[in-house]
Amino acid sequence: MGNADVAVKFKHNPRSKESIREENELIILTAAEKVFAKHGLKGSTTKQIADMANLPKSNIHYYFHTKLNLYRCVLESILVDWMKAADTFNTFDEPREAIRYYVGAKMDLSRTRPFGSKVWANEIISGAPEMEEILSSRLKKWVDSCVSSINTWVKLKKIINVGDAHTLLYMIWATTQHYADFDYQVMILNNGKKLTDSEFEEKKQQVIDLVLRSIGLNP
Amino acid sequence: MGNADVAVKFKHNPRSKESIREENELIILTAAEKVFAKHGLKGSTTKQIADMANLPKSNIHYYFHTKLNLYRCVLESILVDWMKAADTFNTFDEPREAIRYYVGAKMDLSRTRPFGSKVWANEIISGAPEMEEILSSRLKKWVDSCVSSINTWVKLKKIINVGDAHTLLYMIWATTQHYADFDYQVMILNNGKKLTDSEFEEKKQQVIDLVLRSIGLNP
DNA sequence: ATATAACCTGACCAAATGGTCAAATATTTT
DNA sequence: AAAATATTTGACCATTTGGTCAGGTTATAT
Repeated sequence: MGNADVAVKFKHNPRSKESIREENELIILTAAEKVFAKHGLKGSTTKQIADMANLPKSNIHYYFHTKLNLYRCVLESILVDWMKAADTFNTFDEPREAIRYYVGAKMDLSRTRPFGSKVWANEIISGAPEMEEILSSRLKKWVDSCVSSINTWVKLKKIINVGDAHTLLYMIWATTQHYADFDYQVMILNNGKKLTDSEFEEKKQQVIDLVLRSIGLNP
Repeated sequence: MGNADVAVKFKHNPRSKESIREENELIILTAAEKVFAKHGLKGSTTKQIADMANLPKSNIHYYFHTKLNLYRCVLESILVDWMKAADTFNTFDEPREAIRYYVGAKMDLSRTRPFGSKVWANEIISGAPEMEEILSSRLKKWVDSCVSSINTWVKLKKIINVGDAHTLLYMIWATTQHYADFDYQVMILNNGKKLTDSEFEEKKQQVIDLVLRSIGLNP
């Protein structure tokens, strides 16, 4: 154990500047995601975020300057996860497997990161003022490739002709995200109790089966 | 033409107090629904609502006293429409017809009253602070009866066993409301153009077909 | 016609909000 | 150890906010 380590352990328990920044940014982003999910961009206050993060308000501004910038950072960080799930769509050639994994991945994301989904939902509902270019570039491109996969499946008679492939995609998005965005309603209609992990796995399987049957595949 | 009519036409064009109140309340409710849809309860300001209604801010307070009260009135007025659509679910014994009409009605509502759907979505996303009792009483009751209809169909082998009937219901809600709540995203992915009426009718039919097939019915 | 009740609205206010800043503290570099 | 750099935070400020209110106008009842 070198001198540096001794210093770390006994002097003033100093953390490196780098790790301080990293850690605080993560704390703030996590807190902001929760607050923005609940109140949207305009409805959230920096004070709320600061309290959620257990930091003084000035600290939020020190790391992210403005509320809008913090909001954009939250959106960006969510998009990373979403795109990862999106990738699973093209890792399988057979529609049954592709759909099964994609729907499963989206359901898992609704379970593990519900606040992110809610922030996204809020943003789209309010007209996507901060995401216009992301939607019409990155998302549009991905959707186009997705639509062409589905159309190929239809042409090869692997699935039933669904008309516009977007309709199927929207059904998948809407249904899976419902478990994040409307989790409160889901809870109330589940006799006031949050879904347990095993209950959720059950619903996930049911959603997958519904989707598969909707395109003429026997699960 | 009697004296009264002459007065109406030439004197000071006096409207009755009653009709004034009725008309202004409607104007304000309509404006508020739009603003709340876009910014949520906390994010909306009475000034915005006043501007949207083309009335001075004090007028909003004169008719509805507080922002929260106005918000509750908007929610209530939305619920009336929603429950009307909900009724269609039990007007048919056969699942094919019941589902067809219910999904159709929900799609129509997403088209004709998208702002209402968004206000509802915002409210649930933010934890339904103003709707807790509505959800757990009125909505819960309706859902329960709906679930039992579906279970009966399953027992009678009229539809496939979907496991938990809630899952099917959520798929219907989520998919139909997607066209209201996420209309902006739908527009962007439709090459930046709003869906025309005939395009929308097409999507409606596709959604109905997807749902019917998902429960094992040939559309 | 006159009194009463309802409608209307500009001016105002206390509280909350996003953001700034200077001074204090902690770490890193020289 | 001293200088330089980064973090921390309470105090502060201009603006915005929900809401009030007095005084005016318009419709209705007597």
